[in-house]
Amino acid sequence: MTQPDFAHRVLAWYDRHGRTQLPWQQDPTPYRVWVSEIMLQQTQVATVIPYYTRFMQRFPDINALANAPQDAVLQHWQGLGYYSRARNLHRAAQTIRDQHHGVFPQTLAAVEALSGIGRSTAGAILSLACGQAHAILDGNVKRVLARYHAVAGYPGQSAVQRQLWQYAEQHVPPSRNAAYTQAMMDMGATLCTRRKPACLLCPLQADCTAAKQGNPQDYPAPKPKKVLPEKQRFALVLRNPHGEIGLEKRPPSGIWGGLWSFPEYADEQAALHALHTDFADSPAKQPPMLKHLAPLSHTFSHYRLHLQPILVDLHMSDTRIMAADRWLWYNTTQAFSGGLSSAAQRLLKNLKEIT
DNA sequence: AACTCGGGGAC
DNA sequence: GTCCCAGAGTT
Repeated sequence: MTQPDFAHRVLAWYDRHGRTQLPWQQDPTPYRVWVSEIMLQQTQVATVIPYYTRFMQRFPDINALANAPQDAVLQHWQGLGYYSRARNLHRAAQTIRDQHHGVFPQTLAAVEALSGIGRSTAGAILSLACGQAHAILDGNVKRVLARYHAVAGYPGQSAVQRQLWQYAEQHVPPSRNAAYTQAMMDMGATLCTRRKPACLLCPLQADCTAAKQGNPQDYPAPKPKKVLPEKQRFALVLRNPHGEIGLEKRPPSGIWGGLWSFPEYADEQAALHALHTDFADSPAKQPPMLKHLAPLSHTFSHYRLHLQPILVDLHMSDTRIMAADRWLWYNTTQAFSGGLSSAAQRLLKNLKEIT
């Protein structure tokens, strides 16, 4: 589809289905559009409307906002969250008062220079309020474009972001830009929704790559799970001549708090040191038998644990294992009465299989 | 309980 | 440049 066709279809859809009754669309001055855009960055339209109405009553123009105490501004933001945006809004109003004679600037660069306004919000304000031909790239537009062009990858990645901006610029029509900008946001909000997009009602459906592939819901790619930190730990699996296994009660807080598990160490050296000092008698005369067992991996919400178990066959059961409430010898032929860490459960199971 | 949203700030 | 965060709503 040629460039004008894309915008023409979007505009034709807007003329029939676009939103025209939103409060900031009545008398869309840069100030009114600006405030709405900042509120809409964090909150959906239905929630924003009452806040917007109250805000505009209290701060009807840039100077009213600039001259208000910050407390009053924050008070009118109470419940919207992201209070730094209210502070930025307030600061930008003062910048406009002090550096632009109280008149909202009309160039993209000057608007972008204001606190809390980036490339997309600047484009939106100048498009919606002034009819200038700028692209925007908010969450709604990202979704529409990522699907239409089947842009793979998470939009947080700079390369993906760059590609989306390029498409956004490419489709910008030379005229009716305000309607086009509003239409793209409306399409993203009402048709091209994150889940269950209404492709059958979409004016772009016939040429939308993702729709043609049948997988619009796969775009844009979700934020990648952050790579969890990996922790390597060593555990002593102590076995006495009766075949009983030494278990340690973990501290009440932290991972597996209060559960029984194998004594665990940051590295092998610490494990062996503990073995000699805490558990084995006369290591020099009769060193215990050591054997590395298959390592275990366990994923927690905030890290991945790789546990290297070291099986230790002690020559005597009377080790220096002390403090009965924190230590015990477990007879593995019996059911264990108490909480076992998942690591201990798996290790005991593995142990049964190899013996 | 996980995911989302544009811009700012730390690095 | 890149990563992480804010915070309430939505799913």
